Amino acid sequence: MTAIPPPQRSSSRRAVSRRKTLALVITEHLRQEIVTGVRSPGSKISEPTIAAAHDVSRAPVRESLRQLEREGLVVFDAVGRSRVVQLTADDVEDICSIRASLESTAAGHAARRFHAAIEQTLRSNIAEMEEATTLDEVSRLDLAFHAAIMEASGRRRLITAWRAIEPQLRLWLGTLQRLREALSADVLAATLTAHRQLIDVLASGDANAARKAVEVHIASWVCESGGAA
Amino acid sequence: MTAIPPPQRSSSRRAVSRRKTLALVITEHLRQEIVTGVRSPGSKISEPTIAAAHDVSRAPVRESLRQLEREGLVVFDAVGRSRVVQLTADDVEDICSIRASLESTAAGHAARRFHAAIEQTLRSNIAEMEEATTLDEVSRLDLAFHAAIMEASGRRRLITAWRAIEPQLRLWLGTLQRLREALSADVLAATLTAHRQLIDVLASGDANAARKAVEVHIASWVCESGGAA
DNA sequence: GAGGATCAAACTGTCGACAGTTGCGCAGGC
DNA sequence: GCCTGCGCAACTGTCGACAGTTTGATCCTC
Repeated sequence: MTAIPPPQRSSSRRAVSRRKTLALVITEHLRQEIVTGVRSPGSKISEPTIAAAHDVSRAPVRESLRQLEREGLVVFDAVGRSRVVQLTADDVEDICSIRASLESTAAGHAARRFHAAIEQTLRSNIAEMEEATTLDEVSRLDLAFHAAIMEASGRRRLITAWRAIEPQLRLWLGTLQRLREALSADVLAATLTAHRQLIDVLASGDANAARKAVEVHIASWVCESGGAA
Repeated sequence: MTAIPPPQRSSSRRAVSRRKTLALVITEHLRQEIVTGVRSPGSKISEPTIAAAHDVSRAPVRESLRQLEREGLVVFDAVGRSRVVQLTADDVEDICSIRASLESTAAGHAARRFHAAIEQTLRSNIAEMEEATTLDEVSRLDLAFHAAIMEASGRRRLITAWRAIEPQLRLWLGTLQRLREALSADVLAATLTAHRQLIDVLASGDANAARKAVEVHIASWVCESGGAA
């Protein structure tokens, strides 16, 4: 549980809005802390504390927390206090089922408009994954692979919805990882094979087959241990 | 296009946090204006203007706009300017497909835990709809019926996701309504029949049948004119 | 020693202000 | 008349402050 030092900016204040708002920076930092488990599920989050840690006012912190609420990583109680979300087994199951719907729908669209650039992206992701040595790295690349398929669909709304649940997937994957640390060669090999097959199905242009393939892939890979959270 | 006067509170300021935050009030007001078309798709939204109209500072307005962004009714450009969303045909199609997934999944859960109280809620909704005389009223009750099924699933995450797209559905339904004003008796009758059948399927406890029935219902009813937006 | 009242610290919601940026209109040049 | 550049107005991001509320802890009473 290495503490993540907040990106300090005590000097060089007033470096306003270089296209990166403070709220964005804080959001990324908090998200990282949550999905890596530095902030444990259920722990309280205090606006003044975070503001002080980042040497900013509460305004951008508030905005960050609302953003993280949208991402499902933070929950607010009736009186406005915020905590890190505690995912239940039901939550995880729901998230996975939503994810499966979104990705399979997107895969259908992606198959219809598949082209070389997309294939290139996906294949280079596989190449990277072949070199990966840690479970963390594999998880990151796995999500990136699926994100690429979402992007390839070109469907704005599907992508938005997917992005809204992706952080929760990362949180859950992180939780799992902290239980079983090791990177199993079997799992890696299975993932690579499955991803290669997905590319082939997408390249075939068969939307129905693509939908089905993604649905099966997600059901088998990410969500088989849905009750573990 | 009747203008909706903002809930004034010039006097009796400092009536802080009676469980209803200003942000909440403003959010509801803006949402109403957007889904009813008072604010037309693509029109700019200025924080100071809205703040002045409600006689509040920009802080709660900012929070409202972020909330509406989450609901998909407001979009922000790269420099932070906000506008009312302009739904494309693709957007509507995506929203409908997401909705269908969410509701059919929820219906499966709802069928497994169906009980008298839920049936009561659904049947009284139908009773209300039988009395309805305007298209607006029917739409509202229709959404309420589906919301009740979502609630009946008891799945926190599914409900959250559904709530996140529901306002967009209302926006789109509102847009459609403003095109064809009249309430068709045929449509009303069809809806009532379909809803009664849904209750029966749910009451049977057959999760698979419930999922299927909801999927078919949504595909046929709300989204058949998906390209109309 | 247990229970309840009291008080202080901490926190949230909201406000008004300021600085930097963006966009638009107007004036001037071709 | 059309295009270009400048200046002003409006807007966003962020700040520090204040008021009311909630929480925890302390202290007093029984």
